[in-house]
Amino acid sequence: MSDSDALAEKFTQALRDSGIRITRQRAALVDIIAQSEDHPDAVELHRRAADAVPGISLSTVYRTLSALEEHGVIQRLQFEGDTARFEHADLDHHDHMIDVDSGEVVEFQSEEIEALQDALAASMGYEIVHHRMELYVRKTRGKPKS
Amino acid sequence: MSDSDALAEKFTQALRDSGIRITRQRAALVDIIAQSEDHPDAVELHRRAADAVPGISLSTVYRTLSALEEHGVIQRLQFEGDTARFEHADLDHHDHMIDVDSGEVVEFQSEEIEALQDALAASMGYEIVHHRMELYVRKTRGKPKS
DNA sequence: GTTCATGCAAATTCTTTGCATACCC
DNA sequence: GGGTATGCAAAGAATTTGCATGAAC
Repeated sequence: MSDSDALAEKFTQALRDSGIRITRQRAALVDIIAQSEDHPDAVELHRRAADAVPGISLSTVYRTLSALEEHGVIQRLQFEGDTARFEHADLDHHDHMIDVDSGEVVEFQSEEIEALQDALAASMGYEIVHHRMELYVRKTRGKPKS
Repeated sequence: MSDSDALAEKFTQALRDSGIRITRQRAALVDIIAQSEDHPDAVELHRRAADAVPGISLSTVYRTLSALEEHGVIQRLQFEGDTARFEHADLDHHDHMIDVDSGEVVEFQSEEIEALQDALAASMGYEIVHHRMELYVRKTRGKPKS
């Protein structure tokens, strides 16, 4: 519990520092997002937020999500043929693997791949601002190939 | 010219084989897509198609694009905060680099990265169905760092 | 007390769909 | 000729926005 509390506290501080007001709605959303281990969309966040702040409107959720994204608190995800999903911006960058059968989302990271991306961009005269990598996968049948 | 003509022919054949009718609208769109070196969206394709088939409707463009995607003729791209864009499905898979300043899209490929992706997925018990990798980049200022 | 954020409803944007007519095979 | 594709207009889904009221600092 205190893990996500600390995260929420950190996010709140960042928002406060940037001068934006911490309303009940925003505080609730920050808490929910800090606690979330999944990748909810705006409607789902609205549903969850309504427990803490009955009557919160979906517009507020959308507006808050945009604000949180701008301030680096959350990451907006856009998987194929799906609505926008969100996750908190944690310390370590990671990418996503989506099981096309179950819809399950698995996070992963690969420093080797990131290094290659950087090298590749550099070789073409660019530097990477950010990137997106999604692997649409399926569980391997039987045992891993011998 | 004959290069994209050959491609268009190949696509048309694939469609014919799968039993879907080749109407004037579809033929025009296949031609346009085979010739396109950029990444147009549905509205832009509609504009281009209207030269060959005046009166073609945007719905038909959308419907045709879905059909072409289903039959493996085109690839649907979804860059950040942008509408869907399309490119023809060529032999060689590639990914995209988007210049965040100019909006320019550059294609690239990296067999090393793909190999790492495969290995990574396999190590987690998955096989890759397809993937998406987008690098949002900015031109390196001055000379490459010494 | 000001100013900024909220809620509501309406507007926007992109895309899909129902239906009568037209066209491909 | 038969059945699928088209055009039109309307519907849909996700997200954004204008405005009057309410809440944070």
